Amino acid sequence: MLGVEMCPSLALGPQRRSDCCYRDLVLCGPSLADEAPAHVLAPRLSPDAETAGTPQNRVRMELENAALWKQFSTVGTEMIVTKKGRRMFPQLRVKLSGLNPSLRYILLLDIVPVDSSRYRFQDSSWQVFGGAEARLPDRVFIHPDSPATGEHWQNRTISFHRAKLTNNTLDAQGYIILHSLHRYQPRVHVIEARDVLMCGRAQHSFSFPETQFITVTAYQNSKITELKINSNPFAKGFREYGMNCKKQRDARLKRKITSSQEESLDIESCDPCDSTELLPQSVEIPSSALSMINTALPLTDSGFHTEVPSLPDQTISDQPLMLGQDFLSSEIPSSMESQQQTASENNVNNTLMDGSGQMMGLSGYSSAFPTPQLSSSLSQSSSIYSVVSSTQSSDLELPPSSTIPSPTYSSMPPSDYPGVNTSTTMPSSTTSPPGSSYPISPYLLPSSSYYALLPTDQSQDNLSLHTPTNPPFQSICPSSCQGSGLTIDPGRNQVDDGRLGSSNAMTPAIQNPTQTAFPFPPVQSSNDPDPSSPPCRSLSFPPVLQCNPIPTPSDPNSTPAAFPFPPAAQSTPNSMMTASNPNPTLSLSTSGPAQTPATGSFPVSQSSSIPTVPNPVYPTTGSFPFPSTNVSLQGLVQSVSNALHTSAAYSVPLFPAPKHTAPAPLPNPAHTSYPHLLQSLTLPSSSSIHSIPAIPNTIQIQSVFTQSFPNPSFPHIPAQTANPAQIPSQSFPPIHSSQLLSQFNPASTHPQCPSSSNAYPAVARSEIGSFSQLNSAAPYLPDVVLHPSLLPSLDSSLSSSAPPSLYNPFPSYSLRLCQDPRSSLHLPLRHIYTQPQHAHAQGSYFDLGARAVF
DNA sequence: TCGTCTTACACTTTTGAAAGGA
DNA sequence: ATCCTTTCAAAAGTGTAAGACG
Repeated sequence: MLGVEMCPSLALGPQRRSDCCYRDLVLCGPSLADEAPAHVLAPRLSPDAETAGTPQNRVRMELENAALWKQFSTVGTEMIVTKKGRRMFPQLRVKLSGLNPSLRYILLLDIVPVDSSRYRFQDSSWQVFGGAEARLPDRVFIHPDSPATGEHWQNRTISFHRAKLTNNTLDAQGYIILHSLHRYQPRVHVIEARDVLMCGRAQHSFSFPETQFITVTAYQNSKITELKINSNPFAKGFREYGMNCKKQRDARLKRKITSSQEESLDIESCDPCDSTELLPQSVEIPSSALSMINTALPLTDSGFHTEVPSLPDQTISDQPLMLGQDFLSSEIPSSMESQQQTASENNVNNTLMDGSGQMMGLSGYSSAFPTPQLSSSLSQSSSIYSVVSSTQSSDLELPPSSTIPSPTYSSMPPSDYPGVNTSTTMPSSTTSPPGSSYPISPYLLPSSSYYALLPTDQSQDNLSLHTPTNPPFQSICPSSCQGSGLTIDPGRNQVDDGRLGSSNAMTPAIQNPTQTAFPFPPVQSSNDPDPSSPPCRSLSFPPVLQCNPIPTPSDPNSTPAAFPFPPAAQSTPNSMMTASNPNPTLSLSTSGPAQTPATGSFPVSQSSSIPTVPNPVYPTTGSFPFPSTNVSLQGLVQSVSNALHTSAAYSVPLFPAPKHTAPAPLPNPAHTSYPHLLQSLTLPSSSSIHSIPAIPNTIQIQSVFTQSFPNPSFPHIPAQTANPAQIPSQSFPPIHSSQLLSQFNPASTHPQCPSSSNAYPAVARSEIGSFSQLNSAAPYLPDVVLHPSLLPSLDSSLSSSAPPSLYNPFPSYSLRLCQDPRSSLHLPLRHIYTQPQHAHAQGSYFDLGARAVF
């Protein structure tokens, strides 16, 4: 059977070049597009591309109800989490194109932390308030139709509405477990069924910045409540003239009171007819009101399908959201108009379906948002793409920069998002566009840094923070990786440094975007005039991807390294930042002290941002229309799990940078601690890849971030930075390569066995200790299931390809699929993965965490 | 006292089984 | 006997408010 581990991030292992046939094209979105010129990418990608080849292979995903999501994101999307599980609204509805009609694919939904901060709604805006709680077991929602043919997926709208969110850490239903008051990014992963069985090949991850949300147990922002009521059919009763509206409820309450009084006074006189229920409905609603309903609430009534359009129309056009106004005005402007958007979206979708080369999402999205143009032609496309494809091949596929629509995304976030402000603080030259949450900070972009970044990101993302998972990534680096992956690669380190620097830069930018996403008050200020400038850069990772690094399967040795650590990904969103992030630790350990420092230096936000950075390495298809999403590719993960992982890190910044109301309680231990880890661990450069990139020069990073990304908007970042002192001393227990290896060891790592226990890898503890923020709660370390066969391939791929890893926007969140040698290839996932506990009538949930469901 | 979370409530939509008809 | 449509009840999904908890 197949063991699927869910790493927070889906990390699809790098594909073998030879394997690229189908997957090829995952456009890397952002990364490529942003900065790297198409031509640049092409070469790197070419190998894969050749195999992958056909344009058909370009996998693209479009967020069907993007307009609705945008509306929510402008206000600051909130998602209710309950113990019993709550569905998401808006629901994730996407359209896929570019799949091979005859191949079977599995669609997964996972939700990863955007950063390592906890938020609080104060002063009508979301502000960072402390560090994130320990990461929870990674769970993935498998679309009920999985596995299904490409034709199946492409012929319909794919909805993940059955996925449920819970804050019950002991949830036995298999729902996706999230912490309240944390910011998350949903990601959709498209995996070839055979890949899963065969250790994953073509895997594509998509994330849409506008789908970021903050989890709550009760709505904090009245605007969101209003939007939900107006757009969610189940909440019709709460609409103005609904039977459960305030008037009705008040009336009922009065009746109850009066009835109770009457009863108390004269019980005998009571008449059943007087029941509170009866009165309200019939009496309460005036006929006039009823008549008005049609006109007033047409949209809402329309139902889900109409949702998007309707909402925008009503809410936005008619009643612009206070919070989001700025955002809307600046970014979404006219185009954003609900109707137009919807129309545009539809059109876009159609086009996508048609298979037009253009990216659907982008066009639609971009239109709404003023595009900050990416400096590089490529960037645009990339920016657009939130998706990170694991597949390496994607490169070739990518449409020329020219063809790629200007990055729509960039425009959005930046100006609107509070985060922008931070950007403003940034150095003018490098500064990412103010608003640009998307836009990657220039820093990131720098070509030099760029490569480094990629690796790092990936490594981080892929690797679970805690775990040594990084090693796998290391594998990416040929030399380093080969060994256990633990071996340090000097060369790598250097590269990493550069990467780190870039990555760092990236992160900040990303963060900003995220912040920008939230219209909250803070946001507006930040807007950069130039959308074009910085944001784009960040995206540029392209190169990364480069598929280069595709590891050759041959290396057995490498395999171990290749294994991503247990998905370390910790709960903490920011790989980078986190000190808290387990991932960082990993990377650190591997890379070397230098890296660690870097990590340490990064503000939390950075880390978050990092993830956002699309993985340059794996240019997935860039089909993402969503600009904001810079999905960071988690190609690295791939290597690790072989299977897929995607990292879809996107940069979405929907959330405005939260203001730091209070310093995170937990300092980022990561920063300080990392160094130790790294040192202690003699991880190969590869490891460095993860972290390293991030880590580069702490000093550099710090400077970069601080300067460029001072983001005020990102509260958490500042907080972290501010908190450095807070950062717990981390004494990182040195992680020995052997330990890491052990983790990699398939046997140990196998989900079924150790995994459960592994959910919180021992390593993690050490890491935890190191990460002050997370310390309180030990970061969750996903178990990594390693498959022997997979490891080698990963290593080789990684090493060869080049940039080992990208910074995933979401560090350490890679989806790890582990294949069990014994698994049968032919079984449908739904059967294969049936989890007694997790089995859900409506959908399948996998517990990525070590507890293997499979 | 405050912030957060849980629970119950009333309403709506969705779902699936049963009944009826062609 | 099979298939399709309609009906109905149960289940599930909503936000709200009150209360509990730390």
